[in-house]
Parts: sequence; structure tokens; C-alpha cells
Amino acid sequence: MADIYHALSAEARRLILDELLERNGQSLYEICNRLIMKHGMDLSRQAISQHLEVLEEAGLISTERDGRYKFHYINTAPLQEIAERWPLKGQGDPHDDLD
Amino acid sequence: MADIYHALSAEARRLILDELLERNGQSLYEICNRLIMKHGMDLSRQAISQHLEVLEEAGLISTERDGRYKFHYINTAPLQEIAERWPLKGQGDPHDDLD
DNA sequence: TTGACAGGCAAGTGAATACTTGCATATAAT
DNA sequence: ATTATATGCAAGTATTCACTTGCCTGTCAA
Repeated sequence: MADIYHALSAEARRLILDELLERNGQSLYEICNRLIMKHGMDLSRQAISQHLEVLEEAGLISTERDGRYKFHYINTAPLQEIAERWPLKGQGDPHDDLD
Repeated sequence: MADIYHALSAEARRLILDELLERNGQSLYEICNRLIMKHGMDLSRQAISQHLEVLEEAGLISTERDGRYKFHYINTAPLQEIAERWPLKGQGDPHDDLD
């Protein structure tokens, strides 16, 4: 499983995650249209397809094929690693060590 | 303020954050030594200095000059944006919408 | 004040990667 | 069957970015 940090490093990929959070299970074409319409992204279909590959390798989305469509589902679970690795100090979690 | 996602995209920068979490307020030289000793990183002082710049621009570390030393302090607060932007579903927060 | 130590600046190099272009495959509709 | 739709593959380009090298500035100690 590739690294989630690299996956998050491109704005296009972050916007894709945003879109899937707003409406889960979109196809490649739907995602393309929404990115272009809502954010004025001037990206080819292939570019977005490659971004989806990166996100899938990082475990941040899963896919499901149905005929000629391929649907994409967000999975935020891998992001938990970030919060665990560098915990937010003194912000509500009583288990945190306060300096 | 530059973006935290780019800041996290390099393993060296993530290791620096780990080191500061273990021992806060280190100087550039201390960080260099610990990265080389503990992780076998073969990086020049300048390379690490540039990583520290990126982390500072992202607000993930702050610095304090004292004479010829410059001390580095971790600040995990900006990471909260990640958890808020793509919340973990169905994992303890009762406000989450469950599909 | 001389030398060692801690750090900064800036230009250059090489590798990673985002994006494109062109063609191919598979499914669905007419 | 033919055509349109939805996606996949692969090679090429161009830009970003990590890292190095060489030199410079500032601080402290002898």
C-alpha cells in the first residue's frame, strides 16, 4: 500500500476526495465534470484517472466495476494514521501529555 | 501559509516531526545527528535545513533564535484541518452521518 | 583577534511526477 | 452490426522538487 502523504500532496486529489465525500460512488466521468464545473480544473480525463489510481493505491478510495462504469468510494480510515502519529496536544483529549 | 500536505509528503520531513515530538526544541545540528544516527539518513545539513523551512512555512514548526543556535518546536495544530476536512466515519463521533 | 562552531544564501543537477496525446478495449444503445 | 459511451494503456514532455556544492554571515571561546 503506497503512502497516503504522497496521495494527499496534490490539490487535484484532495478535491477528488472532497467530491466523493459530498457524493460517494461517482464514476470517472462524473468526477471529471464536477471538478471542471465546480473548481475550473483544466485537466484531461486521463490525468484524473491517474489521480484516482494514486488514491486507490493509498487505500483512500475503493472501486467497484459495473458494466462500463467504474464507481469510486472514499475511505478515510487510512487518515487516522496521521492523527495518531502526531497527536494534537492539549485540545480536548485528556490522555495527551501536556508540557 | 504554505500547504501542510506538501510539507508532509517527504519522509524526511515526517521523521523530523517524529524527532521533535520525542524531544522538542532541537537545533539544526541536533536534528541532523539524530536523523543520521537513528534512521541512517544520508542527508546534508542544508537538505535538512530546507526541510525545516518547508515545515515552518506550513506552520508545523516554529523557531526561536538564541545566539548562534536556532531551536525548533513542533506544532501539530495545523494537522487538525485534515481530520476536519475528511472526517473518519462511524468511529466514535456520534455526529457523523452513517451511510 | 583568531579560529571553531552554528547557521544562511544561492545556483546547479538529477530524479520524481503531473499531465498530455494517441490508440485500444469493453459495454451499451440503436 | 454499427455507433456512441466509459474506461484503460503506454510513451513522451515538462515541471516540480529534493539534494548538493561552494561560499558567506554571525556567534562564541581561547
